[in-house]
Formats: sequence, structure tokens, C-alpha cells
Amino acid sequence: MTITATTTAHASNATSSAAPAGTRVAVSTVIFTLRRAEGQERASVALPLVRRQSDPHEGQWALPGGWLDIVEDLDAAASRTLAETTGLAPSYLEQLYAFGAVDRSPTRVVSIVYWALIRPDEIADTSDENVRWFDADDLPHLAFDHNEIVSYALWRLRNKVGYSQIAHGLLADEFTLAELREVYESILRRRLDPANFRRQVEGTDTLLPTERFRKGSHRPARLYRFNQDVELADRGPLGVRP
Amino acid sequence: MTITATTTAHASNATSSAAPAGTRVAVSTVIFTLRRAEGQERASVALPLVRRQSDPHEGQWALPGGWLDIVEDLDAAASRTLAETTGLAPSYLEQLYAFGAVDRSPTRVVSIVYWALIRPDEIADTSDENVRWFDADDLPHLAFDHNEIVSYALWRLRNKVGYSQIAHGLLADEFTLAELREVYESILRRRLDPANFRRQVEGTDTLLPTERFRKGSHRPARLYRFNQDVELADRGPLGVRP
DNA sequence: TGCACTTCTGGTCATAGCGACACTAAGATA
DNA sequence: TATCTTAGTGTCGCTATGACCAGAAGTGCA
Repeated sequence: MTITATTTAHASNATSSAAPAGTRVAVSTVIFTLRRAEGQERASVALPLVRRQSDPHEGQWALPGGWLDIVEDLDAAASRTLAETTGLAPSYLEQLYAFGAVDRSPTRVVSIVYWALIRPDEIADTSDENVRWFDADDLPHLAFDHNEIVSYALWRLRNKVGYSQIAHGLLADEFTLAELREVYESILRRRLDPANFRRQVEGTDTLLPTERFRKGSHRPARLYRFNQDVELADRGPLGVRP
Repeated sequence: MTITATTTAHASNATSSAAPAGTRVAVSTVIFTLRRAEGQERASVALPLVRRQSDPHEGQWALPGGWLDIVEDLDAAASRTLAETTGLAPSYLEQLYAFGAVDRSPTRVVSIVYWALIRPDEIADTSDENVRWFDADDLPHLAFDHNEIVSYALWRLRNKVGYSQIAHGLLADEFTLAELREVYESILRRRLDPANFRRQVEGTDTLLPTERFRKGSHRPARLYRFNQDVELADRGPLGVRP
């Protein structure tokens, strides 16, 4: 398993079509999950970063990514990136933006950036010292324009959670309304009224109640299941699916 | 003035960094305006297309575009495209999506697509036979995946008009509420109640009333002016400005 | 001049959605 | 058994919105 910190890297890549003179295309991915630090009241948004091993910004943290292979679709390249970092398929994957300022790197690189969601319970325990999960709101200074990229991805996440069902991409098959609410609260960083939240989410057709309950320290809560007929997000006429 | 129909073209370009073997980056732009065909009740969304002069899909209509210059920002390339086609600066310009399927062109091309708005009264009367304005809802079969691209751009336009102020990008400095309403009606393709529309738009701080009136065939209507302090659209942390 | 007609503009009314909040249900724990 | 905490229901008031009414202010024609 090879993990490359890219979006501009002089390091050669086995699948690279690098023509050193011209403009090269890289694909990077901002991978979000939720993580509960001990002692913390709320979970917080976290993402994996990769330590750069070679020249431009060597030693700094960067988004996982790699050069676009000449026979590889953009989505496929993003999925590959994600798999190389987390070993998983994303529960949600969407193109974020193409970054291509001339001066964003010593050589000319256009980075097609994706963002993705994966469920916290699926994160493999990587022992790789060069991959580390950071709190999205407490990042170090990153290589290239990656701080700006993460800011934009976070903005999109917080925005999109308001008008789509992407929150479900962070939960397992069955979940309680409290767990779903906690996802929203963690992303939006504010408390939501349990009663109103229930009313809102039950008003849609996105949830299917089950007959099972989660027994815990108090009154058991009904488990719900995500309605597979509804898309996580309206992508319009584009047919990109993770 | 050179107009190139791109997003994949074998034709060489003076500013191109074309390395024939690898992946090349093109920039195309979907340029929207409003146009009232005679006899038509409502204005409709129109966009300029360019007839391809060379091999892949020669003779077909395509989006205006060109190869990304190695010392040119993505936004700048889009603006250049737009200027070459319309001779104008856009009143709104935003990146749409990066299209990069392997099979979207005979050679490997990643197209960074922008979409833009320009005011109908500013459209230069081009005598170029290879540039023609089409109704967005009545397009011929276009080169490459450009039909799909236009569909997506239209979806974004119709979506965004609902929660941003981009409609102002299609009007002159001073306008009546009826004119502003007509922009919305044309984009959304449905009638809006004049009284309710007035209430909505006056509820925001985006409009500044003037003391001037537009005299027409009936009761004069007050002219309004767009409040320059409000952005046309919330781009989040990204600082792209046309 | 006066009347009809159209559009501009200000209002009402009923309804839907939502935030705030009170209250009941049900199990854990002491 | 009493108490605590979370699950879940219901209510109230505010706001936004769609439908619609009515007066204001012009033009055009008899």
C-alpha cells in the first residue's frame, strides 16, 4: 500500500504520465469522518493527512492524493486516493473544486480535489507514521494551498448538511435519532432541539423505522434505517456515484 | 480575435503547452444570457456556441474554450474564453465542474468548465458565422460531452437563482422590479406573483430604491439599483471574483 | 374630457414550517 | 420506591409564503 501526498510533488509516481515541462493534473481528496476525543462533549470533524516525503514542502502535512493516471477517470483517482489512505470505499464522494493557480506550486499543477465521508467505525487502524488524523478545526500549516482547500471543503460540508442527507454517510446501517442528531450537531457545532429535530427528520421519507431498539443507560431508543431509495445528495443531472 | 472551440481539440494552439502524449487541460465556459425571441411571451436562457474547425467532431457545435496556458490561472483562462467569444467581461463567473472521463475525447483531456452571466444589452453583434447563440433548452447535438455539461450548468443556474442574487448579473445598473422579476421568471420558467415578489425582494437589503421612474405604457415604475455591498453569491472561503 | 385598461404598489388572509418549551413514557440506578 | 436521564409527544407563537384584493397612476381611445 503506497500513500502519496500530492497535489504537486516532484516525486515520480509509477502510474504517472508526468511530462515535466507542461501542466500536470493531480487528484487529492479531503476525507472527513467524525471522531470523539475523550473528555470532549461533542464529536468533531477529522481528516487524514499525509506527511510529504520529498522536495516541495518536504516534511509538511498534505492532503492524500496522487497524479492522475492517463487511463483513469477523475472519480476513480479520488477513490484510489481514499483507498490508499484509509483502505476503504467512501460512503460519499463528490468533486469539490479544481485548484489551478499558477503559483500554488513550484511546477504547474492543476489539482482536482474531491471530498468524501467515511463512517468512523470503519476507519482502519493504520500504523503508518506518515498518516495521521487531525481535527479539521485545528490543523497545522499544510503544504501548498491545502489549508485553503480544507477550509472550502469544510464550508461545503457544513453547508450541504443543511439541505441534503449526507449525514447518513457517517452512520452505520441502524442508528437512533439521537445518534443522527449528534452527527448534525458535530458538523454544525451547535445544539439542536431533540424534539424539533425528530419532527423535521420524520417529516421526510428518508428514514425507515425498525422494530428494534437500542438499549442503553436509559429509555431504549428506536433504531432507524436509511431509506436507500433516496439519494444522499442531489447532484443534478450529473451521474457521479461513489 | 481568435475563437477556439475546445475541450479537446487536436488543433494546436499558440499558447498551448500541449504535450501530445500526456493529459492536457482545457478550460471551457458556459456563457448564459437572456434573450427575447420575437413573438415569445417570456425571455429564454441563451448561450453562445462555436463551430469546431478541426478533427474531433469537426463541424459540430461546442462550448467556447481553449487550452490552459502554463502561466495562466484557471479563472483567467475562463475570462479569456469569454472575452474571445463575446468581447466582454462577465458580470458573474464561477467554476462549474472538472470533466475528466477517459473516453470523453479521443485524446486525454481534462476540462475545467466555468459558467458565466452577461447582460443581454452588452452582447456584441458578432458577424462571425462560426459563433451562434442558441436557446439553452433547444440545443443541437454538441461535440464531446458538452450537452451534459450545459445541462449541469443550467441546473446550477436554476438552482442558484433561488438562494443568491445572481439574477442581478443579467440586468443593467437601474431596473424596475418588473424587469428583475422577469429575469427570475425566465430562468425558472414560471410566473411569479408581482406583489409577493416585491415583498420578498424588498425584505432583503440587496436593492436600493432610486428617485427615478421608468415611464412606459402604464403607471411608471420605480427604478432600483443593486446594492454593491452584497455579493451576488456566497462563494464561501474562496475568493474568486470575476 | 372622460372612460377603459394596464401595470404598479400596498394590503389582507390562511397556511406551513420552525424555534422554544412543557409534558409524558420508560428504563437505569441508588 | 424515589430519582435521574433520555425518548418521544404536543402546544404556542412567530415568520415566511402563496393567493388574492384594492387603490394609485399612468396610457390610449372614443
